[in-house]
Amino acid sequence: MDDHQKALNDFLVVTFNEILRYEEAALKRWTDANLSISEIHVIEAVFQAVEQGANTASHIAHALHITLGSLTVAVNTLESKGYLIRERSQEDKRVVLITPTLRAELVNQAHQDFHQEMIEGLLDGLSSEEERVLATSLTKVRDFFLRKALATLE
Amino acid sequence: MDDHQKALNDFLVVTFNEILRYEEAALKRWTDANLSISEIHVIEAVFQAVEQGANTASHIAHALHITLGSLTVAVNTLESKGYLIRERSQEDKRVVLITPTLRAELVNQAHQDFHQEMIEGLLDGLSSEEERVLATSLTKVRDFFLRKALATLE
DNA sequence: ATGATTTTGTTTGAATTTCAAAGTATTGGA
DNA sequence: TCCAATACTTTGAAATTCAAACAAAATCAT
Repeated sequence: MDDHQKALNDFLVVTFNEILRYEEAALKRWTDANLSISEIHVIEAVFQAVEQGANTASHIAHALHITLGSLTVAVNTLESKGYLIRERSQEDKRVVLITPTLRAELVNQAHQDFHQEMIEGLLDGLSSEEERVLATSLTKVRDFFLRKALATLE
Repeated sequence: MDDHQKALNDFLVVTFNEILRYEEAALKRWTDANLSISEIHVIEAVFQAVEQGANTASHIAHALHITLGSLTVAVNTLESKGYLIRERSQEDKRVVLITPTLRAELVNQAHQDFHQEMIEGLLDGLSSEEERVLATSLTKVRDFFLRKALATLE
């Protein structure tokens, strides 16, 4: 491995986990302490699903890469905690539509604000040229993994 | 958010998890199906600890960001599965030294090979100049988060 | 020296997350 | 009409993790 490879590998191995841990800790501080990270992820996914006009249980479970059964369990508690609402679809009574409450809105907003701040602080340390190359490179990295993931089926 | 910010945010939110999932799936295929991802992480950490000449339970637990109790539980099963060996230190009989077996060596090698392949395939898509800037930028990103993590105590 | 404290690790009971399998209800096609 | 597929829920079990209580060894203070 040459130096560039080492830098990249170190990033993938070490920094990856650091960032995830940092984000989780920050989320815990900035949002309701009543929620675990997994629960915050579920709430986020519900918002994204609503934006896409596809806030069914199946769709959200698929987006989260968890089974429908797992989502049902998660939504049970999030509903009882007052973050989500379940309602049957009128067109197809098998379908359950999941909607965030106002309380969930606050959590989601805090998360978005956090991300905004994190990214600004992060790009602050880079020159304009570095910023440009980083953005395009990461896009390529993303595409590389998307192809890999597709090749591995799913 | 401008385009660069969007690209970076998208990477952190979406691609991050894609990569982790891909890596986990690949590890599952390439190594013993007898091991979970957490267990593979423990084995990796033991190897790194041995390299640093500090393969005590405390050190390994700290590196993994789990409690000593959690590590004890994990090592119990990994010892019974034949991947790790426990032995008391002679100098300080409170200390437990954890060592990988030959079987663990195979798992670790597979993981390293996987990383090597991943990084080569990844850098393949980038020009030499992009490669250089990406490496230095990611190092800056790493330092940014290390400072953040430090600021948040720990 | 010796008694108190710290360090190192283990055990145990509980919480969280997740899944597979079995079950219910609804839909849509043959 | 009836049967297969779809959408979801329930349930029991496994994995991961932690906090708290414990034990043993080392070190510190007097």
